[in-house]
Amino acid sequence: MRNDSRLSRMLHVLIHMEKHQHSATSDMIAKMLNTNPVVVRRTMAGLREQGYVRSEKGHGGGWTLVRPLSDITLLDVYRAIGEPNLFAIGPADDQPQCLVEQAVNVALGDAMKEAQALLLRRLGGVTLDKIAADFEAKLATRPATSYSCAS
Amino acid sequence: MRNDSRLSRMLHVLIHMEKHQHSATSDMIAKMLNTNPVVVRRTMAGLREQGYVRSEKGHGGGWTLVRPLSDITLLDVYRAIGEPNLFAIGPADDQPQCLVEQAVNVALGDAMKEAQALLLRRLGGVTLDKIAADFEAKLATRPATSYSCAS
DNA sequence: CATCATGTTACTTGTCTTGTTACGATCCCT
DNA sequence: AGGGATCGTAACAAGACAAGTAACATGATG
Repeated sequence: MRNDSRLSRMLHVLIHMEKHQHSATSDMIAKMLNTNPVVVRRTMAGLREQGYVRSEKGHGGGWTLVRPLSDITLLDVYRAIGEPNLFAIGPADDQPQCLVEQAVNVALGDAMKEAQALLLRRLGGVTLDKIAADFEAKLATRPATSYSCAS
Repeated sequence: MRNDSRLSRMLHVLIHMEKHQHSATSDMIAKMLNTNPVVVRRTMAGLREQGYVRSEKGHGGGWTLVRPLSDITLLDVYRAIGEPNLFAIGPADDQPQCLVEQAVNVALGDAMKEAQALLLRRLGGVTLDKIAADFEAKLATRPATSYSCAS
């Protein structure tokens, strides 16, 4: 399986949305992500439910950012898209009553829990405006042409 | 996608192999893992190539443990099975030239690299005899019947 | 030589993200 | 009121990958 890119995509979108300020349609966002408007609506639904963005139907509708990037952490976005499985590996469930399998799964699970806690802690410690600032910093060191997929 | 359970399964097998000492056929191991002998051979191939187990064909053949459990870490086994992807999430690759996407992927990648480093460090710090000891400890607190899938 | 067991390839299955099509609902504009 | 823009949602196909399965070759033992 290829990696689930929804978290990365949503972060990408949210930062671009702040740059525009006016609403963006699913079609525009889809072009930005090199994908399909339905995929955009599907994934952004969670962000809407959590109150990070708002969607409006009809003429002139589209998606708008509701909260400032400084109020949104990577962890918030991860949760909003449904907290997909972080790990591609996991415990076996072949002989649940076997004490050896249990001991293996405990050892493996402990290590994974620690790694997951660290990852979530890191995601929770970074707000989107931090990433936007990184972007601005890199932009300053470059020619201003074709810096962004949405510009 | 369900989680990749090959690491857990191989740990399970190696510990059981030490308890038997005589060689185990792929069929026996398959029953132990509630799976199929071909899957066993496929997954154990990496362990053989790395010299942790040996396989012998023909009458009386099967798999035998070559090195003591105290010489094998969880990380060794992880590497032997081909270092499968640890994470189910990952960076997007939709607009590689977009500096925003790049900045997002850097932030995400940094957090994931840290979590991966921690996880691998933990796996490298645990040897299989430690898990076997955990198993023995738990066994001592239980009635001796049906403690193990291979007994 | 017959049997047992591994080695290997090819094909199928299950699951999950992603992509796509279709259709309904809502809102703006003329 | 009508028409087009836009989201919401359901249904389904595609692609990837672990896992399961079948078939057959290879090698070792007795």
